[in-house]
Amino acid sequence: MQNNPSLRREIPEASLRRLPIYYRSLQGMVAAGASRVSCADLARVLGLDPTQVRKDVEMTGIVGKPRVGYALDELVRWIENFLGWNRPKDAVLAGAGSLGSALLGYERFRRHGMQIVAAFDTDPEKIGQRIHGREVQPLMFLPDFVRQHKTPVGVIATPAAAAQSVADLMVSGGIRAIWNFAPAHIHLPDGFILQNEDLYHSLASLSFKLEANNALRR
Amino acid sequence: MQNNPSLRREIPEASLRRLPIYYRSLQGMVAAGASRVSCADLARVLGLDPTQVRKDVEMTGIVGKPRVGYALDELVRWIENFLGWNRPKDAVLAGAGSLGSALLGYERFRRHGMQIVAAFDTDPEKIGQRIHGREVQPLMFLPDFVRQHKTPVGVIATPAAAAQSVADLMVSGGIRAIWNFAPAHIHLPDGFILQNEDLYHSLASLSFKLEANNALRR
DNA sequence: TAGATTGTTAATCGATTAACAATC
DNA sequence: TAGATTGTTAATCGATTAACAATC
Repeated sequence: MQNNPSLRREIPEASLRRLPIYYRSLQGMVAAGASRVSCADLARVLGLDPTQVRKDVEMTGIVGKPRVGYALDELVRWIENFLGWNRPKDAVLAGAGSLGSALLGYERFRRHGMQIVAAFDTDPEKIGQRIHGREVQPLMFLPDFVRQHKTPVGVIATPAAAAQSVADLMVSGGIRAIWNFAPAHIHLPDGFILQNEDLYHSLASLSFKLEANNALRR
Repeated sequence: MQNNPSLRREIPEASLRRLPIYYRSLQGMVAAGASRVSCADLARVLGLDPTQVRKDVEMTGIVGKPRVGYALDELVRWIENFLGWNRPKDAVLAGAGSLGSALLGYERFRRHGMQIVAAFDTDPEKIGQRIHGREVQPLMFLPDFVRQHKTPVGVIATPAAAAQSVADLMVSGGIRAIWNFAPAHIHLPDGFILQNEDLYHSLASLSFKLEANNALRR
């Protein structure tokens, strides 16, 4: 598994986002006692195009056997290794509101490449509270914490108005990737990784499709 | 604004997801006292390609003035109307855990095309509780509720294991669109709208990019 | 008028899908 | 061996980007 080919080639975002779907389905097959799987199997179960599944699977670098497929447990491990899910990165959370608290409770993040090790907020009511085992610290402590612990990931779950300044704070501490749940457009310097999780983007798509659907019914 | 052209043409998902970005930026400009805007302005502020912004804006059906641009308040209203954000749809929520509760608290959904009018759960501890003004009802009541109120949208914030059966329940009641926050692959009959909000998809992308980033630094 | 911006048509780019050879 | 499946190369499709004409 050395010499990961993925790091050289260009990997489509859409493919990356499909891997967890395969991963979950494969785990279900493992639980069901299967030991081998083909891309055709996966595609059938998930209702996807077999060629697309094969392309996605190949990008992990795994080599299969014609006529046989892949060893199930091996494919699971190749996906984990490809995505880095077996090497969890530390993350800090900014914003300990209802969404932030929910994120702090997601222990399964750890098995998917990320663990939130500290939480920060500006609200005096929240500072000092323990949420899912982590004490909320003053936001101003965030850059030092990140610097000392070399934390690579920052999660933003603050109100939109605070998002950019919090991102700047994270960058100043040396964070390398930001997972942004605030409904705000954030600018980062070149080379930083930004993943937006903006619910209003989805709401736009959902709402529009409902309208179109309504129009069809008239 | 009658005769919405969007309902005839094919609208790219990516364009739909960019409109909220413009929308927010435009509202900021309104607040700053501006009255006109060009696509070039928007593109500059957001760091996007001007041609792309123009294409996206045009798809709302608004007609601009060469050399002038668009009236700011008019463009805002065209986007709202195009997305249906000025005609909020009712939604029911299944799963009143930490994430579900957070979603119940998002009052701004209403101005973005959706309002959650009822919450359902199977946990006896939760049933009867009021969360952000809505009483949690037994999940088994969901289909009747949806049928009686002709609720078009279902939001799933249950554990993954329950997601498919909850979706089936929603469909049986006559729901037309599902917004799925559970980390599970859901199958719906043809013609139903499905919007997945799977955090593990994002985590795959984020984690992979960090790995690639690590590799570059070595 | 001059020139910036819209609106539209064409070119490019990348992802998806199809075709087919290799192989166990 | 026969045939299913992988691995790879080519074709298609759609979105993004570029070019340019229309217009206020």
